[in-house]
Amino acid sequence: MDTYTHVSEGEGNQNTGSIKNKFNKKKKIFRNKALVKVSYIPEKISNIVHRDDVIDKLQDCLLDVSDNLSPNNIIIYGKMGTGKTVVTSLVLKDLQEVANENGIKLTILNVNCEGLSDNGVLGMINNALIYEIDGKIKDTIGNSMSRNSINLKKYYNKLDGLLIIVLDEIDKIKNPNIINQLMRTISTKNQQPPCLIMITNNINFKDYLAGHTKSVMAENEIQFNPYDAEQISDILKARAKEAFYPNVLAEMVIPLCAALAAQEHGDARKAMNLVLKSGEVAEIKGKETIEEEDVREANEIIEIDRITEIVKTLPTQSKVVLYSIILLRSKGREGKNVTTGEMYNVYRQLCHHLDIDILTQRRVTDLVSELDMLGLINSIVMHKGRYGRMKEVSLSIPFENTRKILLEDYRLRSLEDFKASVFNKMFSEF
DNA sequence: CCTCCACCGGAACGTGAGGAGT
DNA sequence: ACTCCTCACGTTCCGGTGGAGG
Repeated sequence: MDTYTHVSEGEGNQNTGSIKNKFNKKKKIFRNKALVKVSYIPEKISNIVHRDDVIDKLQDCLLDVSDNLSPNNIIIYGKMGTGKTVVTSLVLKDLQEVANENGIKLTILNVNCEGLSDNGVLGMINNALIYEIDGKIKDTIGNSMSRNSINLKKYYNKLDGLLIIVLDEIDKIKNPNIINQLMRTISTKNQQPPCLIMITNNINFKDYLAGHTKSVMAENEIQFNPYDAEQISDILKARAKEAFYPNVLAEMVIPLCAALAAQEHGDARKAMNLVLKSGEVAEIKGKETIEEEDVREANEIIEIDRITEIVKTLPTQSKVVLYSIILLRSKGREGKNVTTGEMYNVYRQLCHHLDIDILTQRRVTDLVSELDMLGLINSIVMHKGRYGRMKEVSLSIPFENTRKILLEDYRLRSLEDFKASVFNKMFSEF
């Protein structure tokens, strides 16, 4: 496969390799690349398409601010790439402006909960609050829970006016009870409680809240539905108009990107990334237009990147399990299905070779299930009558690529010489 | 029709790491 | 420094499972 080298042949003119040549060619595709980057946030809410209903609803939920009242808490649901974060931040930006114009004091804090501990969330809110009040930047969140709580109370009392706290990816925190704690900590008799806007892609998030936490929160709920292919098409068109030079995109590029992204629950971010990558593929080839083949190639690159990331971050044991499947599917055994029994035997040999713990078969079946869920392998339960019940596994990702990625792990590197001859000898011993 | 293979997968339990509270 | 608690990761135990072969 040739997915990593996009240098097309047959254009070997005398200028190949000259940076000037590359520079000039490069300019022909993107007019403003930033617009199709995933991180791009439009300036105005009016730039957002197909989200009128939720924008409307969110605005309504926040209207209490006009009466100088703290709005009720809000939970925003929606899968990845449905525009939750962007819509929220733009609506709040507008709200802040309107509040300023009307002399209403309003503070908005943004905290992304991903990767934070429960206490970390409190700490981040704390720091954001301190920054708003004193303008001091604190880069540590390492206070104890109790100290964070005390500080939070202290600074919230100092705060003049309304407070809205946006908790993005709130499902990532381990203990949802923290929300209750936050409300308890921060609410005082002579002050209005803050408004929490909780953003999550987990539809069951509310169920995780304990009963009393749930009752504390008289919340509004807003659901962001996935985009369909047509809507993604519109979003892409709007951005592509500015992002690319005229006539760069072949007619079917956008519908194809939209269709590919819509297959996976209407993720607009994925679609945007695909357009970007397609442009880059065409750019590297030195082309002036983006065509279907570039999109397909870009899609493949994205997929390989995704798989690489997953495989790289697998625990060692899972890597060894995966490697034993690869071994069993390699030389001399093409077409033969791998059964869990065989696989477990090879796995044990590999562990022995690597000098690492050998897990029980029970545990390994769980690892196999996990690999299946990650989409790295396919497994089907087979009933072979007298010959028992077992799973047949096969790799659902590129063979050689995966092997290379696995061997990059220093703990598995010594498997490199564990090839056919050794393997065949070993296998004949079973 | 019954047996029995060779593993599946649920349940309960053990263990060590790490964080919170004192 | 200490206890307590939670959680991830593993193990042990054991009741299934569907069809080939007797």
